[in-house]
Amino acid sequence: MPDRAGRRAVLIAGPTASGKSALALRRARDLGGVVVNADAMQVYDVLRVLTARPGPGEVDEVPHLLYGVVSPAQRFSTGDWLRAVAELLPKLEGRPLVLTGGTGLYFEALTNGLAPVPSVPEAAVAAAEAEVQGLDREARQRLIAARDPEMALRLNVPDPQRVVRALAVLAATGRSLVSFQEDRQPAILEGYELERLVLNPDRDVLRARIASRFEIMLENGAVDEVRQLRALELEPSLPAMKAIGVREIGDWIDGRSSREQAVERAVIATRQYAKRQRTWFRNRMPDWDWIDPEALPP
RNA sequence: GCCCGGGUAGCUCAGUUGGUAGAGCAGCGGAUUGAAAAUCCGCGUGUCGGUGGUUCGAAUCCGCCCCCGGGCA
Repeated sequence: MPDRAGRRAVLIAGPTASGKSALALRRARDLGGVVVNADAMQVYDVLRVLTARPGPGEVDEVPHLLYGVVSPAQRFSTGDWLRAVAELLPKLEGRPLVLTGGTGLYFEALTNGLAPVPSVPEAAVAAAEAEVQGLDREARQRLIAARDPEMALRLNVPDPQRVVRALAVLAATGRSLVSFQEDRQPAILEGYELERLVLNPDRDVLRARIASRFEIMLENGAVDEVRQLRALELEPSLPAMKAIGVREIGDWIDGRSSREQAVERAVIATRQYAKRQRTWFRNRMPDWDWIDPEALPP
C-alpha cells in the first residue's frame, strides 16, 4: 500500500450544465493537478459536444483523464470506471486530482466503495434479462422473493434492472448480491485529503442554461456527432446510445420530428435528468459543501 | 352581421340520462451498490370563459355577453 498521506483530491459534483468543468479546470490549474472524469457519459468517445466533454482548449491547459477513452460500442460499468481511477492514482505521483462529473453513483463508489462483486459473465446477464423480460411488477416481486429473499427485502420495489442484476450475480457466484454489499467496501481515496463540493445553481438559472447550452451544442456539430454514432450501427441498448439528444436528434434526422420538437424534447430530457441528479445530491450528499456557482469568482 | 364548431389542470383533450371533474404529456417529490444521461416508485396542481336563470343540486339545461377557429356574406 503506497503512502498517500498528504495527497489531495477535490470532488466536484453537480447537475448537468451547472459549470462543473469550468470550476474543475480552474481548481486543477491552481493546484497544479489533473482533472479526472466522474461522468458516466463523458467516458465515451464520439459524442464530445453532446455530452459536454471538455474541448481542446481546456484539455491543452490541464491534463484531463478518462474523458472519451471508451468506445461507444462498449458497456462501461461503474466498476470499470472505479478500477480505471484506481489504476490512475499511482501514476499521478502525488499530483492533486480534481474529480468532476454528474454521476452520483460514481461519487458514491469513490467515497463509500463498491461491493466487491466478481465480474458476471455476459451469458448470466442475458439469461437473467430473458427471465425478467415481460414480467409485470408482481411477477418480478415473486421471482426475486423466491430466488433471493434477502435481496427482495432490500429492493423497495422490484425494479427490473435491479432484479436482473441480483439474479445474474446469484447465478454467477452462488451468493446473494446482499452478501457482497455487506462485505467491506474498498475505499480507493483512503488517506486523501478530500474537498467535496456540490454545485447547486438556482433552479431557474439552470433551466435557462440547459436550454441555451443545447442550442450551442447544435451549432457546434451535435447533429454530425449523432450521424457518426449512428453510422456505427450499435445496439440501441448500449449506454452511449442513451445519451440525451441521440434519440431526439435522430428522430429529427429521420424526419419523424421537427428541429423545434427535437430541441424541446432534448431540453426536457436534460431537465428531468438534472432533477434526478439534484435528488441524489440532496439526499445522499447533504454533508458536502454546497455552493451556488453564481457566487464563485468569475 | 349571420351560421356552425370550440372555450375544462401549464399543454393536448375526456367528462354517460344534472350529483362541484380525470387521462396523457409537462411539473413536483422520492428510490438508487457494475447499463446511472440508466432503471424505477409516488403525487392532480382546477373561479370547468363570464354573468343571470331553472333546479335540492349545473362543467352538463336555458338566456345574454366575451374570446378563438371555420364557413356564408
